[in-house]
Parts: sequence; structure tokens; C-alpha cells
Amino acid sequence: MIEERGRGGRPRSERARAAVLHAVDDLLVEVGYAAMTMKNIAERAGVSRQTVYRWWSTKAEILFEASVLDAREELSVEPAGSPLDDLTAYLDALVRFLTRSPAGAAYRALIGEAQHDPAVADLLASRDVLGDSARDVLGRALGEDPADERAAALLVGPTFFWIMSGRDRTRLAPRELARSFLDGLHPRPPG
Amino acid sequence: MIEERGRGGRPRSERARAAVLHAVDDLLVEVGYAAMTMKNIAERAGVSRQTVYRWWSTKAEILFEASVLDAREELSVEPAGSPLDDLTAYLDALVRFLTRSPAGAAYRALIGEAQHDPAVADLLASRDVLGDSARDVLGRALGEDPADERAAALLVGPTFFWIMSGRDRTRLAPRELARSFLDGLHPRPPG
Amino acid sequence: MIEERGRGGRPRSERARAAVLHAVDDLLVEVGYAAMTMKNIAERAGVSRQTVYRWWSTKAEILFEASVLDAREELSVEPAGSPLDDLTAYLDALVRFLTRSPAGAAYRALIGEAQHDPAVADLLASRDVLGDSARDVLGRALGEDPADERAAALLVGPTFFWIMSGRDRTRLAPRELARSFLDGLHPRPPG
Amino acid sequence: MIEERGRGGRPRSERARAAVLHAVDDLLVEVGYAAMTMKNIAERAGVSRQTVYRWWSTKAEILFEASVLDAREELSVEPAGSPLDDLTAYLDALVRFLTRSPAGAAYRALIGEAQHDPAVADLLASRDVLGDSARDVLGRALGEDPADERAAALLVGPTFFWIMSGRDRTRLAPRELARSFLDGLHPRPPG
DNA sequence: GCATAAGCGAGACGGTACGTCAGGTCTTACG
DNA sequence: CGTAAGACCTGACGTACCGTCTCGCTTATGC
Repeated sequence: MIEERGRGGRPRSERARAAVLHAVDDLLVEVGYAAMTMKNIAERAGVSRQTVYRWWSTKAEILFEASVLDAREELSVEPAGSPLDDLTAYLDALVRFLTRSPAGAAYRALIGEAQHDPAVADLLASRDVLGDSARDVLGRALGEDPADERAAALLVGPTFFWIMSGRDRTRLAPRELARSFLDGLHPRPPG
Repeated sequence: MIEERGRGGRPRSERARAAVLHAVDDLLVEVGYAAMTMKNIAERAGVSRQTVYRWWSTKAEILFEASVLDAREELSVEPAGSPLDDLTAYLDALVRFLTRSPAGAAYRALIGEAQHDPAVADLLASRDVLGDSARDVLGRALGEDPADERAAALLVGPTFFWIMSGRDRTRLAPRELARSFLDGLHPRPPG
Repeated sequence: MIEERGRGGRPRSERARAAVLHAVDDLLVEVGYAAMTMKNIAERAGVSRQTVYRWWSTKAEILFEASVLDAREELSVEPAGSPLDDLTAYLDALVRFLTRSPAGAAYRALIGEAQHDPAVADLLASRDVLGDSARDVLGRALGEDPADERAAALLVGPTFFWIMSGRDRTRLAPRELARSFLDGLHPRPPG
Repeated sequence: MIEERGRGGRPRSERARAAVLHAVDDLLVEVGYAAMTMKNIAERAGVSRQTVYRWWSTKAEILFEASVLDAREELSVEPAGSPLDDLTAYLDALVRFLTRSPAGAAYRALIGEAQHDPAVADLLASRDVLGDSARDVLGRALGEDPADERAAALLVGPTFFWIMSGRDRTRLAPRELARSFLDGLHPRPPG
């Protein structure tokens, strides 16, 4: 990623950029998505409102930039030896991400906004965090390359629905889900 | 529903109630959830803002009341003869609901809000539209009574995730999903 | 001036109106016209910005409304017995108004704005404070009815120019100006 | 005006200076004084904002520098043979200046600003454009040397007031004003 | 010719006011 | 007492201009 700067001009302040991303992270945890405004992001970051608007259009954009790296990291799991163990570990990580991680809270908020804001929908479409991570683990566990998007939805969907619809995370059984997924992929021969 | 009224006083205007619910339906389609405000709900309904606030606290409440009946109806399917056909018909209805129906748009918007608004989360928890409809069809198709909440999530989840994450609905294959679900429930015996 | 109110609706708050007009008066003296913003008018008045904008479009409008009554009063003088005394008294009042009175400061500021803001020009044209007061005193002193607008300009102009161009008010001689004015009106017969 | 420069350094760009003064002239005519900002002066001149600020503090300063020479020129009139003709010609020029000339528009704007900005008032006091021109013509027409500042105010004031208060310039009668002025200066002997 | 120094265009920065909008509350008059 | 109307306070919105600041580059002087 080459720094592309036109001739002259004061360079962008890396300090300001980092402060804004940091502020967004903090505010999401402290006051939640709805109460997080461009105004208090700027104030919290010790940055002028204009500077925030210069680089990001909406709080969704900032939040996305602030959380996408964390998200990728939290959703990548070490190889565990067997497909079932791999998928179980992944689903464990997914539950943790969606229910415990600040980045996951950001992701849920963004998915929510995307339902009624096309700009946010486009933003999320630009980096399919959940889909990519699921395809990664599927590729490794099942040797599919590239892994099927539909298979990823089968793997992720039940857990995603469970959490997004507000159900109790402790009643989820990642290992059973992983087993069901594997069984669904390799059906009994008919008859 | 008996009208419970204290002594005297003008009775609640049924006309106003209906006008508000109607206005919310229309506005959701015309301007979307984000641009739908208490103010323009009131104006569209020809009702004073105070009257709206008297009976509902938030636009989420109105929207929920306005769409929950439609939602139940749209998600109930006729028995189709076989489990596979029943589930396929249900998933077809689910896709239609989430992507085409105004009530479905309302539901997606509310799920979104619920991610960062506990009040909306409680509201949705009070009537588990998707879960109930899935349990209904599972009960009928598989003879389970009451049907398992986890099974419902397995059935609904992949489609839910696919739509909520903004993927192309035409690339969904409800019949394959139904088949995978049935296979996942009844795994091959090991060996 | 009949109070015209549609059916219903909270009546305009006289308290808010008075507070705004008062605040403008105070601020003009304390911080001057340029530093007087809609924002600090509202804050000083203890009134919301929206309420200020509801009733006035610009600070010029508020200032005009706040000062026009004072202006009329300060520019009306008691009959003094002779035309020369009448006019001298008037010019004294005019100097005092333009250099000492808050209403006069407001008037000078508005005349200034009017030079590059047509809306302010229209506003001032709607009530010709200086012209009217001059015509009044001329009508009484000279028995002209209605008094000539050009005569008013002859009477007022020199003093107006003197003050507006920032000259020292103590070097003005109202009585001499009044005498010159009377002589200019009744010229020597030619020859 | 000797160029005073320390050792070394790039000399001031005459091109930039001229471009700014030119831009101010144009913008005053095109968008008016209020809409003329340091920002769009710089853009219009093709000059950086910093460069504008390096040489002038306010738009008033630039405007003054840009228009004062034009003003002096436009307010100087050829000798016409008689005092009445001289003064009439001058008042004609004055009306034209105040109502038609860009330099006059600049002058009116500056007079306006001076009412609530002491810096602008000082600026205008440094070169009494109207007063000087009036004293010049009076000196020539009446042989007074130096001409009286009060006499200048008597001559200029009525026209100045007429225009500044927004009255119709076509209803002015410069010759009558000149005659009144001359009569006012040489009153009938009492009795 | 090479350092020193100032001017210059570009454009980001922290501020602050703008005018608008929605939220939620209140005060009227009418039914 | 419910209702329509609409004024009220609050506070965020996104924009504009302010005046300052950092850049890289240019253009002079003077050693």
C-alpha cells in the first residue's frame, strides 16, 4: 500500500487516525452503538469533528475499520487434528466473537445497520469476515479449495441465528453443531 | 380484548390506532426504517405526536405491533405430504418473507436494532416469530412435539445468515438446505 | 393587532420572546454586533436555538425588533418654541442616539449590514426611523405637512455622515447645523 | 516605499499580490461582500490561503487596498467654471460612486463594517476618501484653503445619507443640493 | 556552487457557528 | 380524558470558514 500523496500539503496525522479508531472501540463498549455519535467520537479522540468527517462518512465506516482486523484474528483458529475438532474450535471462536468480543459487538451492530442502510451493506460486502473465516476453516478441514459459500452458511448460520435472535449462548453446543454439519454434508445413501 | 377504562374520559380512538399502524407499514416501504421517525409517522397518520407517544414508546414497538401478525401468517405453510416438501416449502416462505415482504423488512430492521437496544431485544424475545414458525413446521414434518429449539436454529440459521449478510437470494437452494437439514438430523451410523 | 391562532397548539411563549429581545440588547453592548451569534443569543436568553429560528431568520431581524421602539422614542423631541430650537434639540437627540444609545448602535450596525445584505435593506426600508423622526420635527417646526423627504435628508445627512464616517462627535455643532439647514431652505433672493 | 528585506529569502510575488487584489474586485461584484471569504479570495486568486494571510489580516484590508485608488479617481472632477457647477458635478460623481462603482460598493461595505469593527474604522480613518474629495472641490470652488471639514460634511452628508439608507438614487437632485449648500453657507443677514 | 532563508501552493488540523432535524415534553382548545 | 396542534428545550447532524500548521518546492541572497 504505497502512500499516495499529491504534491505538497500537510500529511495526514497518524495520531488523529489512531485516536479516532481507538475512541470508537472504547465508546462501543462504554456507551453502545446507538449512543455513539460522530460528535462524541471526535471529542473522545481529542480530534475536531471536521477531521473525522474528512476521512470517514459515518460511524459505521469508522467502526468497520476499527474492528475488521480484530475480527479476522479472533475468527482464525489453529488446526486441531480432525475435521470435527477444527469445526468445533471454529464454532467456539465464533460464539466467543459474537457474544464477548468488542469486535463482535461492532460486527453485530453493523449487520443490524446494514438491514436498513445500503451504504453499510456495501461496506460489509466489501469484506466478508464471517464467510471468509468459515471458508478458511472448511478449506483446511475438508480439503475443499475454494470452499463453498453455501457450506459456509450451513456451518455459520445456526450459531449466527441463535445469537442474533438473542438466545442464550450457554445453551449452544458447538460440537453437536459441528457434527450435524458434517453429517448434513455427507448424507446417507438413499434407501 | 376488553376495553378496560377508568371512570369517565374519552375512550381511546381506534381510528388513531389503526392510522398509526397503517402509517408505519407504508413508511417502512416508502422511506425505510432509518428515515421513519416518530414525527413523520404521526404526520402520515394524521395524528398528533403526543397521541403516538401515549400508546407506544418507540418506533420499534409500533413496527413490531404492525408487522407481527403479517409475519406469522406469511411464515405458516400448508402441509405438503413429505417432510422434505414441508421443509422446502417453509424455507421458500422464509426466503420470501425476509427478502420480499414488508413484514420481513420490519423484522430484519428490528433484529438489527435489537443488537444494540435491549428494549428491542426484549420486544423480539416476547414473540419468537421465526423460532415458532420453524418449530411448527418441524413438529408437523417430524412428529416432534414440542420441537427442539436447536433443531429450529439448524433449519432457519443458514437461510437467515445468507439473507442478513446481504447475499444474493437467488443463489439459495431451499430444497438442498432442507435435504442437508434432514441428513444432519439423522446421521449415518458410524463405520 | 389581533392574536391570530389556529385551533389548538401551545401559545407562543411571551417569556421566550422577551428574553431573546433582551439578550440581543445586552449582547450588542457587551460583545458587539459581529460577535453576536444566533447561538449565543439563544444561550444568553436561556432559550433554544430552534425557538430563535422559529420567530426570526437573522440576528438583524431580532436586533431591529429589539431596537426600533427605543429608537423612535429617543428621536422624538419636545416642542421647543422656535424652529431653530426645535431642530437643534432634534440634532442633539440624533447625535446622542447615534453615538450613545444602544438602539443607535443597533441602527448603525443594521445600516452597515444593509449595504451588503438586501434582506436587511428591506427590513430597514420597512420603517424609516431616521427619516420619519426628521419629518416629524420638520412638520412641526416649519408647518410642512407632509414634510419633504429631501428636506429630511438635508437635515439629517451631515450629522449622519459625520458619525458614520467615524468623526469626533464633540466637534459637531448642532445649532450651527440647524441654522445652516434653515438658511439653505430659504435662500437669499438672487442678485 | 523602499523594499525592506532581510538577508536572503524569496522575494514577495508581485503576481500573487495582484491576483489577490483582482480577485477581491471581482468577487465583490459577483458574490457581494458578505459571501466573500478569505478562502474563496485565495481560491479565486489561485493563491494559497497562507499567502493571503501573510500580507493582509482581513478581507477589509484587502478590499480597502484594492479600491482606494479607484475611489480617489472616481471622486475627482474637472473644474467646471462656477461654484454651483463644480459642486453639482462633484455630487453627480458622488452619487455615481456610491451607487454604481465597484469601488463605491467596497466603500459602503467598509463603512458598514466600521460601525462594529474598530480595526476597519481605523483603516478608513487612515484615508478619508469622501472627506478629502469634498474638501478638494470646496477648496477649488470657494477658495477656502484648507477647506472646512464641517463644510465637507454639509456637502456630502445629505447624499451619503440618502444612499446609505437605501433611498432611490433617481429621486436625488444634485443641483438642488448644491444650491442649498451654497445658500446654507452664506445665510441671509438676520432681520 | 552551495548553504541559508523566505515565499509559495497544497491541504490537514482544532475550532466554532451555521441552519436543520428529530426526540420527547408541555400547554392550549376542542369533543 | 383523549385528541390535534404546535411551541418548547435538547442535542446531533453535516457543512463552511476561521486562522494555524506542516509539508515539498521554488527563488532569491551571500559566503
